[in-house]
Amino acid sequence: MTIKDIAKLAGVGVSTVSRAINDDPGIALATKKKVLKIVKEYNYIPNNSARNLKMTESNTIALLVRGIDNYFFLEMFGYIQRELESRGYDYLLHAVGEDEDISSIAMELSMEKRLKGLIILGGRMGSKISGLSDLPIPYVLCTVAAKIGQDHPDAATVGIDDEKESAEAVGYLIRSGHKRIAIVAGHEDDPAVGAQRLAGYKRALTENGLEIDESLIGLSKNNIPEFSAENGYQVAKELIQRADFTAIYCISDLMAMGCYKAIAEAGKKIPDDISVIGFDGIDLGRFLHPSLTTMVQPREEMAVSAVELLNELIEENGIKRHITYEAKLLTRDSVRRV
Amino acid sequence: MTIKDIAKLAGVGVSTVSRAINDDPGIALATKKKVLKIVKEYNYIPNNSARNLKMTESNTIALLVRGIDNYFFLEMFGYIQRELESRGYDYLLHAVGEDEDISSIAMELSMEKRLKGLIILGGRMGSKISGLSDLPIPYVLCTVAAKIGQDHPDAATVGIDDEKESAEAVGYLIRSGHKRIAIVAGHEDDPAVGAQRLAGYKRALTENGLEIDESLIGLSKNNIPEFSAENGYQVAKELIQRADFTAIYCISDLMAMGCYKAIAEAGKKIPDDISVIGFDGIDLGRFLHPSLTTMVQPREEMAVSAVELLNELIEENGIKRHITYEAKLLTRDSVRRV
DNA sequence: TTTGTTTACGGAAACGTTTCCAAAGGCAAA
DNA sequence: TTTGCCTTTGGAAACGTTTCCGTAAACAAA
Repeated sequence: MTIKDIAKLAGVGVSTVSRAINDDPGIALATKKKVLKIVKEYNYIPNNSARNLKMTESNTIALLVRGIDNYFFLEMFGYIQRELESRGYDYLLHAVGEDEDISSIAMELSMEKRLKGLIILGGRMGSKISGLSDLPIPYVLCTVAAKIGQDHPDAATVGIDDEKESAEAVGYLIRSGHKRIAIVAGHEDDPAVGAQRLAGYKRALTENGLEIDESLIGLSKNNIPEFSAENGYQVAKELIQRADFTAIYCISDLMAMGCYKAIAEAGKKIPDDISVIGFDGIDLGRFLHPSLTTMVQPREEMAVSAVELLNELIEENGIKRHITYEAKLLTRDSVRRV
Repeated sequence: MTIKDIAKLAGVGVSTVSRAINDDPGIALATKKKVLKIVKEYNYIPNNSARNLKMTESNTIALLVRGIDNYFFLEMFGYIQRELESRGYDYLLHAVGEDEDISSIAMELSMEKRLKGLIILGGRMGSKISGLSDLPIPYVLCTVAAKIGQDHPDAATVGIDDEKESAEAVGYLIRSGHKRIAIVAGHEDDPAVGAQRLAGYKRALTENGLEIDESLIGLSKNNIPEFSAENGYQVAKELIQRADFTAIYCISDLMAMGCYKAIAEAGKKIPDDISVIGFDGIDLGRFLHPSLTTMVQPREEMAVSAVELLNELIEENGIKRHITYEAKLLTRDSVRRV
């Protein structure tokens, strides 16, 4: 069933059918109705490939996600998807492996599928961002450390200031009276989000006259997904063995979840023995016990903005903006005053 | 940069370039090398739309997921993705909303994108399956209750016997000495997985001479995603208020997570006061405290089989098979002997 | 040398759309 | 009635591939 068949059935030319389908203004209402009736009757659906081919570009936005196993991105994906749909874009989700090169994948996809735009989701790509500037289509970096965004003016970005918000989290711990504060940090070689959050931790300590004790810094295992519960568990376990502290800051909520387990296994209690603060604000945090205090990233706002920025780039060929949102401290039950 | 440009640059015809790219046997090795060198040099990537158009069908498999917010499906997605890639398929993930009709979405997608096949992931679609048999392309139902699969011989299916495995879970509780066992069940009108698991619960009770007490059956709220933590929390809370029991069976691990919270808030302890058993076996269960005893579905095996079945259907136009895996009881720390 | 067979290659048609262009018809103004 | 404009329509080209078909070249057999 092609457009030709419909044209024949409706007794009109193919161009008329095309016009009817695409809400072209230059068609008489009566003709349009007649055609659409046939279309409906025969369940005709235009071939996307032919359409894309002719239009020389598709209507597709690709979503590149590194670390789809992270609940945070999953939630982001939900919002972005909704937003993309409401603007009439097609979309495609592509999960990027931990060790794959994001810019070459982006390049390949964009040529192969003649994408209209690209949203890149996920941290862990600081230095590798540069390759992206060769991309022939607009793209926006979402959830990438604000600092990094500013260093790359040729990319539109939306995210938070990871260092600042990280310092905020640790600041809250300090204001609550904690002096020995451990951190479950990211991979050692992570040039982006993880590093920023670690920097924020250090800054908060020094600004508050506390010393930085290397034994309190737990770097993630390189062979385990960076922000995962498993990683949080492993790192926290080591930390508990080798150091004393009254509070621990996890750079992701999932890590905090693993941390909970490590603490329980060590026979300690949250928050009585150890206070825990997380980062991200995923829904699951509510259901931990005690419920997790965390810095929540405005997921929905970021998602909306990401699509908006991309849309600007596509429609108006606008300038590349950088939007930085604030995270918000959500105090629940996992931190205690000392 | 099109195939014509490459042909000109390489001093050959377009068909030769096409042959070189597609590993066609009818081309001299030297020519092939020469062409591929140019291809590489100019970073040429064939236009997917043109290719699909000409081939009259794409190489794309669509993954339809209902309930992508469920961690279980996310993990399945990971495995399926890997499997699809290794067989050289393109794939596309489409999240289906709670209230959308899966068969009309499937139909639309399959026409629009000229899909090669379809994998449908997720429960909650018992009765609505029938519309699918009109699909012009092969598809497999994954993670759909085995009973339902058998009722629909025109669909290939892979899953577990939800009723049986559910009875297994409850049986374990009974063997551990529990007599008053509550259930956090699915939506009342759920015709598929949820209903099967509830049926298994009832069967286990009666087979073991226990009475079915309606006050111990907690149906999910219809306005909350069926298998979510939030739902588990709400339902368990009500259950605790209105009835006495020593064990509770949650038809998903995420629900069990919500259940943990409700129990803690009620001032009770797991497993001392209430034992909890979940279903699915998602990774996160390990990190709950106490770690969650659950029935684990063989996610990886199911994913591999799903792709395999689909591949059979596509390649060999084979018959529609039904594969039923066994779930495995994973005993951890959330159930106590009484 | 001639003939036949095989191998390698180029040209062109076709896939199903969208869109440009030309033309036909209707209608208002003259 | 004639002229001209505007609306509506149909035909055909073009998008970038794959593949069929024909042919040239190379080689083997006679």
